[in-house]
Amino acid sequence: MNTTRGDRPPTSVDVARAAGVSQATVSYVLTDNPHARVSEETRRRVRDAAARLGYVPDAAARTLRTGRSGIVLMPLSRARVGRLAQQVFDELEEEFRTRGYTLVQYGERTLKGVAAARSWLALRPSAVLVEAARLTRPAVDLLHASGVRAVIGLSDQPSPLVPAVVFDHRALGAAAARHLVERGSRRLAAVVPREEGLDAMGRARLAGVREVVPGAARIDLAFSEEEAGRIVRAGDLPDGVFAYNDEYAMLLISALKDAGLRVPEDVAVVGADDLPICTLMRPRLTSVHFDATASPADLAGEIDGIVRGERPSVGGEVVARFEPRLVIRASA
Amino acid sequence: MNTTRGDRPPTSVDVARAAGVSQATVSYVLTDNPHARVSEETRRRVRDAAARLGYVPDAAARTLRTGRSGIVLMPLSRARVGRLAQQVFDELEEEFRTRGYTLVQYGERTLKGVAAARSWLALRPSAVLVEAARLTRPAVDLLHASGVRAVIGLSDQPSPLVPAVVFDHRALGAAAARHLVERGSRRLAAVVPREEGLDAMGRARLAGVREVVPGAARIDLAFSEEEAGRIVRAGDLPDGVFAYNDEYAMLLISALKDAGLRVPEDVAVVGADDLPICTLMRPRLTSVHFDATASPADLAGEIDGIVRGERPSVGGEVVARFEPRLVIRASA
DNA sequence: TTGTATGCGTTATCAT
DNA sequence: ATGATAACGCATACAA
Repeated sequence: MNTTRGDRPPTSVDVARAAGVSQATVSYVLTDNPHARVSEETRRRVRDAAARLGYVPDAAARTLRTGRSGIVLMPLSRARVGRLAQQVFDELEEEFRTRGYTLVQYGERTLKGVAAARSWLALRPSAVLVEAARLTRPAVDLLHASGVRAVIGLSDQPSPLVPAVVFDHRALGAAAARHLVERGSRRLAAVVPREEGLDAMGRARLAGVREVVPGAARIDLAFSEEEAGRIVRAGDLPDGVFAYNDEYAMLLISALKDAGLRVPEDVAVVGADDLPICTLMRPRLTSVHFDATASPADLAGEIDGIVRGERPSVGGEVVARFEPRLVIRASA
Repeated sequence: MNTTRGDRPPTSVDVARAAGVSQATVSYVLTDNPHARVSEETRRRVRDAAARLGYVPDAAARTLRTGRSGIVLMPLSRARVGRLAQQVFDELEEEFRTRGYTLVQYGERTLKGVAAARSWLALRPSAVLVEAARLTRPAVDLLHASGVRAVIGLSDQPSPLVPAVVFDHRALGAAAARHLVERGSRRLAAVVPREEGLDAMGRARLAGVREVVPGAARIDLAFSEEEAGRIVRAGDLPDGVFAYNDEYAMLLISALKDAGLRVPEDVAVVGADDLPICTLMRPRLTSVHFDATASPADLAGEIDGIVRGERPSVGGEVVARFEPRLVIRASA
């Protein structure tokens, strides 16, 4: 089968030998280098030989040579980003893969700024998608100088440093609050999860609630039945609560019902994320969903464009924005 | 700052210059090569210089040279593996990262056997964790011959080809069925999800149910309220249902309640995965949980051992086993 | 139109 | 105890 040494994967040299051309020609043909002119006949021979041998270019060699790998690095811990991103991630991974990139989730959480950038650079990624808060000007400069073409920030607002994917948590909180007020709630509260990583988003959403109802209370809550029960029994809950997300909503609602309170008559609750469980609860749960202005395919395309140098990478720009959309159900 | 060309990341040559030694010495020191004898004094100078320059070895160059990257490849789509693996993934990712590996989830689903192996080899991974069903003997041989040290199968039973992580879906179904029978159900059914990727696990779990109750019915169900309602209204449900997992259980229960049936009096339901929502439903949901015989840390350690050549990679072996544990709640 | 030659940054062999 | 040096596989400037 393999006409070469040992039994290692075939190299471009093997393909060249099999096709009766030089290694350079193989490289030209398989990378579709527009710079080089190769006859159709030769192209065919090369492609045939490559297919026959099952040739797949060595990613490491290509990276070493070009200074840039096909890796798109997402230094985020999955748990930290919530359900939404979990759904988006799979699609994004597929989009990048079909475009020849490898999306790598890299859960390291402690490093920031230049130190983080250095550790990311070990992989010579083509792009880095990371919380904007972890970036600094020197870090961004270092990344760019080191061959990273696209540095994309994830944030709840545009970033002056890099193009950003914006998750408008404030607007989400505000949308929930507006709905609660419209359906008659007088006093509001917003849940802020105690879980590390979720708390920042919780605070942003609370800020949004307070844009609408300045006096809205803050309920710090860990995801536990016991704590939810304690808070409900303390009895000072207002008549409208934005529960941070659907799971916290379900937690709160079950505690409310256990305490003999009626939902939504005594306390109205709004969740977020619009999980399937919303339609399975009785009454069904109203939820605020994040809608993206750009699909995962668009996002991957945009980043691909930046990497390929077709588009510039501009600070302050918004690559995609996630905006709240209210899904009203409780009344049903 | 950077005493070298342009502004690219410092190389070992830069470190050597800064430390006043040769590049080879840098390599020796930083890889702790036991083969080479370097004085403490020199080691210190090298490490200082490396730290000062923020030197991080280029992964591509190292891979090209050693023939093996630090990548642990998991060619699985996240959606396909269910909640369990989603939880495990984050921990596994962290474990591997602290050991110097990069866990890469690679959602490509179509390729199998040698073709799949070839595409995976582009990254020269140190280890591949993949559904055993996608492996063939030639594929495993090719991977091993190409430098992949650990090929680990994921399966519902030990694999003759490779060491396996076993998810005992049959036992899980059987445990659920046993519980239903014990609490008084006469006739049983098991839900098999229509969703592609979940159906195989569903069938394995159904087989487990039928080990206990041979005549148990099969309910094919997509995750939709409408379809669940239709099935419930058709009225031929038995008095005990294993719902495949907790989310399907919730779907089914809400349809049952809508139809005026009592749970568990008329129809008892058991879920799986033991999600937080189990304790939030009323009545609480009994669920079968997968418990691992080995923690993510153990698993990563085991694979690390194989990669480092300390342990052999043996077909038929079981690296870790996920066994069902019944969490009884409905009676509470 | 195709081939030759070079270097990317690292590891590891072999001299010194 | 340390330094020169040769690959690893690929992409590309340049020669033919």
